[in-house]
Amino acid sequence: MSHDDAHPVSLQCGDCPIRHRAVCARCESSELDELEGAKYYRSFEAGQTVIWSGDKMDFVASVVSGIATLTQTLEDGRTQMVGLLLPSDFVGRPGRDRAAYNVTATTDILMCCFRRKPFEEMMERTPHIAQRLLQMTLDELDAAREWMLLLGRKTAREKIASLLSIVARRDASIRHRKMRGRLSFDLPLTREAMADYLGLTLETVSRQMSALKRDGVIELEGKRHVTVPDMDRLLIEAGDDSDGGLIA
Amino acid sequence: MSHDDAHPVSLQCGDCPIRHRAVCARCESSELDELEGAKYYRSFEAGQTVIWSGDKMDFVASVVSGIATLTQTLEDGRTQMVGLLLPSDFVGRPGRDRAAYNVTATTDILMCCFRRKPFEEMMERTPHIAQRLLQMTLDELDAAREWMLLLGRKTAREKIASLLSIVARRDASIRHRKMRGRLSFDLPLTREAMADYLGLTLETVSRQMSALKRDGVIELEGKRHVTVPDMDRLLIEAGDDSDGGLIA
DNA sequence: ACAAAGTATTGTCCCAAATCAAGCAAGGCA
DNA sequence: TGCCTTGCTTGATTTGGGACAATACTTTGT
Repeated sequence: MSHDDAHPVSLQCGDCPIRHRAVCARCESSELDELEGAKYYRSFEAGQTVIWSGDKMDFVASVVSGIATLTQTLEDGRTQMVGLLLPSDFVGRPGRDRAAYNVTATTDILMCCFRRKPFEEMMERTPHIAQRLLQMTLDELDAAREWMLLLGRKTAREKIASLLSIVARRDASIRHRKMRGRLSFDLPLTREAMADYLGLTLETVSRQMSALKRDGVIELEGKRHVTVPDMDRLLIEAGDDSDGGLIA
Repeated sequence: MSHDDAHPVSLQCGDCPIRHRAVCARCESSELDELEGAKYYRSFEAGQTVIWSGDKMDFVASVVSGIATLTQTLEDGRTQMVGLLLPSDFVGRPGRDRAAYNVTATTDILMCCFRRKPFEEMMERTPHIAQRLLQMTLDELDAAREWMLLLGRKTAREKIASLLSIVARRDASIRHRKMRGRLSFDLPLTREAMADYLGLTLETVSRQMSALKRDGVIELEGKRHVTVPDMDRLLIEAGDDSDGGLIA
C-alpha cells in the first residue's frame, strides 16, 4: 500500500495522548485491554498518501499524532478537501471495505490501527465504542455542514478568515489559551492545501492572505507563522460573528 | 412552536411506511413496542418552519412523509441548504438541546417524534437504535462531503445536472425503476430552494435549467416536471461520471 | 556555493456567475 | 373582471475570482 515507517512503535493505551478523545475514549480498562491486544501502529511521512479513494481498506485507525487530509477529486483533476484529520480523529468506516476518499499525510503522522473485521465484531459487543463513534461522527457532520455554508456562500476573504480562525481556535484549545486579543500560531497547510480546503485557487489564497496582512488583520512571519493582533476583528472578517464553532 | 395539524394521526409501527429505513429499522418487536408507547406524531404544512436554529429542541423525530430542508444562514441573509430531509430521515441530535439548523417543510410533512430525554435513555439500553443511527449518520456525512465537492468545485451547469440526477435517482429507487434511458420525475423544490442547495442565485438556476433544456439534456412540462431523455448524458453533464452516489 | 525543486507572490486578462432590473404566467380573492 | 402575489424567466451590466504566466523565496542535495 504505502512504504510504512520501519520503526515499530509501541505505546500503552493508558499513556496514549489521545486516550480521552479518540474512539476509545469511553472504554473501561477491560475493554481497553482488548483493544490493546488488537491494535498496531503505522506511520507515514509528510507528503505520503495513506490511502487512495477506491482502494481496498481492511483497517480502521485513529490519528495519534500529525495531520492528514481527506480529499475528493473530479476525474479532470479538480480537487476538494472534505476533511482535516487531527490527532484523535478516526479514519475509515466500519462496514465498508473500500476507501471513499484520498487520505494524505501533510506532516509525519502516526496512526493506531485495527483490522476492520475484528473491530466491527468488537463494536457489536462494546456499546462504548459505538457510542463514542456516533458522537464523533455527529460532530464531523456538523463540521461538514458548517463547511458547506462556507463553500456555498462565503467570499474568498471570508473563507480565508474562517480557516484562520478555526486553526487559531484549535491551537488555543490545545495550548489552553483563551481566544481573545493577540495570538499567534503555525499554519499546518500549504497554500495549495488551503485552496483545496476552501474551494479556491492557490493564487487567490495568496492574494487574500496578502490583503488581510495589508489591512492589518493578520501579521506574517515567514509563510506559515501567523499572528492575529485582534481575534474579534478576524472573527468579524469571517462573516459568522456569532460563534462559528468548527473542529474542536 | 408552530401551529401543528389538528388531526391526531395514529399509525402502528408494524404498518409504518418507513419501518425498514428509519432509525428503528433494526429494532425487534419488543423494542418496537417500547417505541410505540413513546412516540407521537406532528404534522406541518408546506412552507411552515418546523424549528429555528438556536431554538430549544426537546424532541427528536423521523420524517414519515413529505420533504423538509435543513438550512444555515449568515446574519446578512445569505442562505445555504445543508441537507434535504426525505421520508425515513432523522431530525435532531441526541445529547444536544438546541437546534443547529433551520428546518422547514417544503411539502406537507408528517413526523414521528420522541421526547429527547427518554429517547436518549432508550438509546443507552438499545444498541439496535444506536447502531442504526450511526449508520445513518455515516451515510449523511458521506452525502455532505459529496456536496462539499459540488459546492467547492463544480460549475453552475454541473451543479444543476448533479441535483437533477440525484432527484432522478431517488425517484427511480422509490418507484423501482432502473436509472437508464428515458425517465421523468417531479422536482420537489422551488428555484429558490435549488439555488440555496447549490450555492447559486435563483436567476442562475433558471438560466442553467433553460440552457439544459435548449441543449436537449432535459425536457420541461410546466416548471416542476422534468423528463430526461438520456440519463447517461445527464450523468456526464454532472461531471462525476463514475457513480456520484448521493442520498439513497 | 550552486543548482534544482518546491512553494509563494504578483501581474494581466478574461469569463462565469452575481447583481440589478424588467417582464411574464398562473392562481387567489375581492 | 381586474388587482395582487408568487414563482419563474430573460436581459444588461458588473465583478470576483479563475487561468495563465513571470518572478521571487526557501529548502535540500551535491
